Amino acid sequence: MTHSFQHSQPIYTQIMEIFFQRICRGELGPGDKLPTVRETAVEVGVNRNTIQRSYMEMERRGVVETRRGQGTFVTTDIELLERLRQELARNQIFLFLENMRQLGYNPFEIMSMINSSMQAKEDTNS
Amino acid sequence: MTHSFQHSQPIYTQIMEIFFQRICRGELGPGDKLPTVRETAVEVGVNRNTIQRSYMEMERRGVVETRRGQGTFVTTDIELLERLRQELARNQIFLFLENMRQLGYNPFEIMSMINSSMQAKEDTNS
Amino acid sequence: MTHSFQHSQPIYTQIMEIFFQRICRGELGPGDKLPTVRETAVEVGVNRNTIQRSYMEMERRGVVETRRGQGTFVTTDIELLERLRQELARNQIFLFLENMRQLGYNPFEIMSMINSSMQAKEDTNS
Amino acid sequence: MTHSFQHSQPIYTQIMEIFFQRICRGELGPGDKLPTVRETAVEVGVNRNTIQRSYMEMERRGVVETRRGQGTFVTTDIELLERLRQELARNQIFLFLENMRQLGYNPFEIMSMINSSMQAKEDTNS
DNA sequence: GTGGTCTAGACCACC
DNA sequence: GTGGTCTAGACCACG
Repeated sequence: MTHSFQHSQPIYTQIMEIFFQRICRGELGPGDKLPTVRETAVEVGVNRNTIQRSYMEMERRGVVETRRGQGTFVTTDIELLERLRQELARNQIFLFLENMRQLGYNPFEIMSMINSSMQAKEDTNS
Repeated sequence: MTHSFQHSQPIYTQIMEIFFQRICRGELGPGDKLPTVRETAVEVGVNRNTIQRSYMEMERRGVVETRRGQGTFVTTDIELLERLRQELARNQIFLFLENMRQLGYNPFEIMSMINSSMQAKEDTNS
Repeated sequence: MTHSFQHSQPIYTQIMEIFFQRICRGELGPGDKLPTVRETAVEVGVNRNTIQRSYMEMERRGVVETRRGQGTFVTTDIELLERLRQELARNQIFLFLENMRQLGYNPFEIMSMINSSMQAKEDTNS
Repeated sequence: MTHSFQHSQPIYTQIMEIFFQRICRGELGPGDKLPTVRETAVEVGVNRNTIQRSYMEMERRGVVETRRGQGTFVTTDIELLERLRQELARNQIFLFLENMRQLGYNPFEIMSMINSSMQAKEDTNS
């Protein structure tokens, strides 16, 4: 998997956000080991230092912990992970509302469209 | 503006979607002239043939019309544009709900979070 | 001024501490402009990136603010600077007490030696 | 252990002070044998002549005695060692008070901060 | 092996 | 000019 990155944002933050997604979706659970800096560098096709910086920034936020000579691990602080999940959700909502607004939808229309969309889904499931 | 494209999807469809966004947001109104294939090719930094294909596909869908020797123009069929707008909105909603589901949010939670998010916005505006 | 750095600690933290000292001693006041990254790099004889990291870390702590295209400035948040001053003082005290302890002095002896040392100073001044 | 030395002071005096510290801390007791000049030279990574000069200066002060063919030994003159210990302590105190003064602390504040710092330590130990 | 630091040199965005 | 990012490649400390 070689990723394509946006020009508008630093690569290291984009990589960080990819990991945040993986963690909040449960692909990486509390205490799980992240791939090594070198592995991730090869995987996404960027320099080791850039990955290093992503990991550093994640550690600064407390989302991961690094153990010298062993690797980098998702924190076991579940409350912090829950706060992260809420933050990502808020971001999703913000971007979504902004996109819808640009398409000319007002809050009321948005709510009703989501409602019908979710009901359609439920009908499919039942 | 040089764009970065996903590997998972053909570039020409991605370019098409960019134009759809611009049209539905009103940056390009009914009857407006699109930039020439040549201009767009330079702008996004891809081959002219790829842009050509995007324009062809948009014409096939009736969203734009090409007039020999004059250029490519957004359709004046307002109903069709309205249907396009709704389609984009449905896509936005679908992707949004999927992302939220992957973050572990159920429909009820999503609705309440959107609600409070929109109220916060209103409070800011008032 | 080319500095000599300890091997036991990263250079970028040592540079940060030098600036903290300068700030807390008043050589650099609130709102003052720090030398540019490039100037400091030449001054202390290390790579630009290393200085960059020092400045970054200082900004992360809120001690300085960087303005793109303008430079790096000491924060005007005086309370934060006061907390920094207290932190540096606590570090000084800790290291001092540890050194004295290793020289075999107990707290009581330390206090009395400081007392007489300070009185000697006063006598000199008066 | 390779040391990093200050440019502002001769290396041989800095090496001497390292030995003074070791002696006053009890790492080297009265009558103990110092490592050979050759060993120390390798240990700190400087020229043998520089180490030689440190040993000479220490002998001049009476802190060590060299016996031809046997090596260099810490003096057994305990009173002299005690005076050395007090000298080092006075230096520590002087540097400490100067640093604190530069941070803007007056003697009274310094005393009270040390007091509370030492009490905190006692509480930890008890 | 792991992560952490540092260098040299490049290009970018902002003002 | 300023700070910010990225690369390539080196060396280190820890386990």
